[in-house]
This record gives sequence, C-alpha cells and structure tokens, in this order.
Amino acid sequence: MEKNRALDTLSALAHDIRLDVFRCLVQAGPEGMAAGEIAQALQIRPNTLSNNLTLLSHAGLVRSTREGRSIRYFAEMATMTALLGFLLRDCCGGRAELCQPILDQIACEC
Amino acid sequence: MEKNRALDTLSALAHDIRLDVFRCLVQAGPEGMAAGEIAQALQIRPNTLSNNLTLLSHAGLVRSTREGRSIRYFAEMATMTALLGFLLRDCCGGRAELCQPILDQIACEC
DNA sequence: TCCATATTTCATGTTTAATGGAAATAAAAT
DNA sequence: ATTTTATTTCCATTAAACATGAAATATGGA
Repeated sequence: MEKNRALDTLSALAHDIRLDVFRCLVQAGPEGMAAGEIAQALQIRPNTLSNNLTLLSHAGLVRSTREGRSIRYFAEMATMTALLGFLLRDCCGGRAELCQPILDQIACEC
Repeated sequence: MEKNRALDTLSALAHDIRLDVFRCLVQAGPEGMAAGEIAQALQIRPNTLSNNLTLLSHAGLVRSTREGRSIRYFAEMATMTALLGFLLRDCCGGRAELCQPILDQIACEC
C-alpha cells in the first residue's frame, strides 16, 4: 500500500461512526449486513450512514452488492491487512529480534 | 485498547505530516530522533512539527526525553500493536479458519 | 550575565469535514 | 399505475482541524 491510500484508510477509520460501522461489518463476517440492518444496530440516521458507507467504500474498507431493494455491505479485510503491513514496514530496520516481539503481540482473539 | 483510545490513535495517524513523523521514528528504531533531526529530515517548520509531536504524544504513539537542549522522540510500538489488536478483534467470529489467512498476510518486511 | 540554539506555546485566519433536513432514485408489492 | 420500503444525493449550517507568524521557555556556552 502506498502512503496516500494508507492516509485515506486511516482517515476513514478515524471517525466515531465509521469505526463502529466497520467493526460491525468485521464481526458480521462473510455474510455482511444490509445498510438498514447496520442503521438499526447502531442507531444511525439513514443519510448519515449512507454518507459514511460511501466514504468507507472509497477507502476500500467495505464493498457492497444490491440485494432486492436492500444493499448489503461487507468488510474488506484485504485493505485492512494492507494497512497493517504499511504501518509495520521497516519497523525494525532489518533487526528481526526487535520486530518479533511486536508481531507476537498481534493475535486474533478468537 | 478501548474504542476512544483507538479513535485517538487513528486520528493521530490520519494526517500527512504525522504519518510521516511516526514512520520516520519507527524506522529510526530504539535510538529515536531529536525534534530538530525530524524537522530537517522531513522539511517541516519547527512549530508545526512540535504541534504534531504533541498530538502524537497524547495519542501514545511517541514518547520523548530531554537530552541537553534537544528533545529526543521515540515511536511507541506498544500502542501500535494495541491498535492492531483492536482492529482485528472478533475478526472471524470465532472461526479461526477465516482468520488465519488474514494474519498470515501480516508480516514484517525485514 | 548575556547570547545562541532547540523547542514549545499562543493567537488567528483559513480550510475542511460533519450534521441533518428534504428531495430524489431504485426496487418490490398492491 | 400507484404506493411502500430502502437507500442515496443535495444543500446549508455548524463545528473542528490546520498552518503559520510571533512570542515565550529552556538549556548550554561565552
């Protein structure tokens, strides 16, 4: 990931509602959620949610498909992992013994 | 990490100059860099850098110690890993087979 | 003590982003 | 065809963040 895309991604996540929406979709997993379901779960007005979903989408953090009159959204984990890779790049200047303890702490809590 | 601290951390990083500064310090490693060295390396005015360092510091992403008339800054990797843990929390709803491919892609490039 | 260097703080004008109401589009049901 | 439901777009107002010049603080040297 290049810097400008990393900035877009970070800006998209650095927002109260959008962080909630993204994490909601992360937890929903591959089934995703319809916009209306998200709005109800998080108590957000539909236009506010729509604006924020558009922003998340431009940042590549979510993707969507129409399903009848609903639109279903999914978290795009590949973008998240690309961001994490960017943030950790050159984290130890080639000294793996400095880097490994950091990586060890990143663990999926499932 | 709780949500509000995650938001602070993301907001701190979601800024052109601050992302550069943080990554500069990440790459500098445990030796850190004096404020003036950072300013020179990235061509930033001293007061602008100072404001942004203060913000990074409040977000817990850097720490500093005075050294003569300079002040030396260091990246705080523990905060970064805490953020990554927060972003990945419940990423697979307990289904490790969904989660593992994501974790496999996060690798230190050293 | 007085000066030079390193960094921070303050005040301010400008830009940028967020909010929410109202209207518009899109699909399905009657 | 008309209505209902789901979602988006448009727009105006409000609020927040940013960069910058100038002054202040802190340390070390002459």
